[in-house]
Amino acid sequence: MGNTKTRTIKRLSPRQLEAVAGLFAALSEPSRLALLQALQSGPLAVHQLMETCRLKQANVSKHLGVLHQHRLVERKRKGPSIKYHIADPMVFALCELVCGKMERDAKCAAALFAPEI
Amino acid sequence: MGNTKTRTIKRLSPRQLEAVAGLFAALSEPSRLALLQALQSGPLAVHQLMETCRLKQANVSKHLGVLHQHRLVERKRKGPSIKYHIADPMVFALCELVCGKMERDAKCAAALFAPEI
DNA sequence: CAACCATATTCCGATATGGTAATATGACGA
DNA sequence: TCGTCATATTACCATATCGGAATATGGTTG
Repeated sequence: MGNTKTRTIKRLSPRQLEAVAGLFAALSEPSRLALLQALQSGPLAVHQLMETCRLKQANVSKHLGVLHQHRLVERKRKGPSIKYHIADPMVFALCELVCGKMERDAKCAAALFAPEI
Repeated sequence: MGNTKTRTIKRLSPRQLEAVAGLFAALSEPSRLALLQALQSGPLAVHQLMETCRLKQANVSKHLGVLHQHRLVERKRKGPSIKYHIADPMVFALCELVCGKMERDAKCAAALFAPEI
C-alpha cells in the first residue's frame, strides 16, 4: 500500500456515490455544522444546544437525528437529559480541508483586485 | 502556523458556516461526484461526460455549472469543444476521508452480526 | 400511577433542487 | 454572413427539505 500521494483512483459504484453524497448532504446545512462545532468542545444535551446554536427544540432534534443517522454523533442518556457527542472527529478534518480551500480561493479572488496585477 | 494535528478549534462565523455548507452541498449529488470522478483521469468535454456518466446534456451542463461556481472544476476551450478539468484535487481527499469513515462504519455494523460477539 | 421534564415526531407551508424538453448562445468553417 | 456543432440557459413539473407549532413519547420522581 505504498501510497505517498495516491494518484491511483478508487472508482466508486453508483451505490457508493449515493452513500458518499448522502454524507455530504448531512454536512450541507449551516445549522448542522453549527451543532457539530458546538459539540467539538464536549458532549452537550439538546437544551444546551438550543441555546448555543439559537435553534428551536424541534429543529435541534431533527438535525441531530440526521447527524446520528450518518453516525456523526452519538447519544447517551445522562440522568434526565440526553448528551450528544461527536462520533467521528473526521468531520473536523473535512471542514478543515474545505476551509483551507476557501481561504485559497479567497486569496486568489482578492489578488484579482490587488493594486499590482 | 505550527499546526501539527491542530486540536485547537477554529470557530466559524455563521457566514462562514454557510459557505462551508454550500461547498458540501455542491458535493451532495451523486451525479456531480460521478462527474468529478470522471474528470479525475484527465480533462473531458461535456459530450464525453454525457456518455461516461450517462447523463443528459442539460444536466451535465448544470452540474458542471455548480461545480464551477465552487471552483471545483475549471473550463478551457479546446477547439470546437470545451474541456473541463479538476480545479482543486482537495475534493478527492474529501471523498477519501468519507469513504474511510463509511468503511469503518460498515465494518462496525457487520461486527454486530458476526458469529461471535 | 400521575405529573413533569427532556426529547422526538408529525403536520404544515414555503422554498429549493433535480430531471427533462425546448430554446438560446457562441465559436467556427464554408 | 449563414449554418452547424457544442454548450448554456430557460421553463416546467415532481420531489425533497427546512423551519415552526403542536403533539407524542419516554424516563424520572413524587
